[in-house]
Amino acid sequence: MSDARVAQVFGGESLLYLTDEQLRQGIEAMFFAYRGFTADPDRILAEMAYGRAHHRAIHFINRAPGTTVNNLLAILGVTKQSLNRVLRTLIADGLVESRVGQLDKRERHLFLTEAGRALEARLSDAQRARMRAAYKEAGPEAVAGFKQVLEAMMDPDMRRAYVKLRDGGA
Amino acid sequence: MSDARVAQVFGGESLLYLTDEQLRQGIEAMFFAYRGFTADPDRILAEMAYGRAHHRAIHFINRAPGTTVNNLLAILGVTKQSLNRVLRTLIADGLVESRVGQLDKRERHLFLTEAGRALEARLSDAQRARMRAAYKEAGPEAVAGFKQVLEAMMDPDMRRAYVKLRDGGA
DNA sequence: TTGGAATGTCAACAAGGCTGACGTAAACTG
DNA sequence: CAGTTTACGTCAGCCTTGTTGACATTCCAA
Repeated sequence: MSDARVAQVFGGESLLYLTDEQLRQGIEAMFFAYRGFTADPDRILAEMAYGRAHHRAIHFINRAPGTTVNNLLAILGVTKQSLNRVLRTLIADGLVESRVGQLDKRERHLFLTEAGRALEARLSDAQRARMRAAYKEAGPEAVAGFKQVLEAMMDPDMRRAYVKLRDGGA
Repeated sequence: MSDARVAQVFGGESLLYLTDEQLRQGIEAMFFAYRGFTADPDRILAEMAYGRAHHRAIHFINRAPGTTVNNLLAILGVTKQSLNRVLRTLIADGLVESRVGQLDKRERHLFLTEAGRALEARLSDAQRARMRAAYKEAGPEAVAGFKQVLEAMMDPDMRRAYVKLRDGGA
């Protein structure tokens, strides 16, 4: 599999961008960038007794208010026990509200409270500020490519969830 | 900060790609894509008693053979205690070799053994296969943009480390 | 020779994943 | 209506991987 030998021209199209070296660069870029991506919210969360798991829950509840626990489970890709631990503290702290379903009373629908929305905004602002700076520096064409590659990298299930949120969203 | 109002034209240049909605999409794309990014190696690592931390150590030791512990510490962004726990098991299992420095005998230089290189290749092949598929699907221009945005997202220190690895590499 | 740097190690702790088991209420199904 | 399935919550225990703090060793350098 180790090949700069792939660095050839096939049917008139250069495949130089598919060399192992280029792929490795992408892998390391993902690693370092993800650290930056989470750094700002992490700092804010550290002030409180919260972690990344709380951030993720808050993000997606804000994104799809009224979502059910099962729904959130699928999107976050964790077990209900893991999620429950996080939700319990968020509900206890008055950031999230859990309402029994009207149609199906087994379901719990999740909403952010006023305080929850405030924290969400704070975390979100910090993360967006970094994204905005990166977007600005790279320019619109780069941003389009950025999203294309990321989308192609997702597992099919997650890709469907992502597209649904993106297109069905707000 | 919440504004689709930024969606305007400034000096003839569209800033539509900087709306909060676009930024949020990027944030969610990073989240979902990172899950895919780590999924394949995670499966392999789960077979053994290893985790992501082991993978990261193995990756960067392979990438810069003979690197010192301090060096690795800085790149990985963890404490020496955390790294040491991981290194200890890798050395005990015969995947990593630690050699006392010649110039500075306080330093330990880290190398992969034959077995270490074998595991590295296995993990790396899995991760590259996904990257390669994503690159292929998105095309070369998209890949260029992908890297630009990721690089702009890094903390300055990490960006320097990334560029150094990229340019000084192999 | 002494101070500081690099490394290693022990202990304790926390977050946040996981599995397994169990309980309850509601909804569905034959 | 009886039985099964679904959605959710919770308890208990385990693992990885991060953290601090304390302390020993080794060795370079002033």
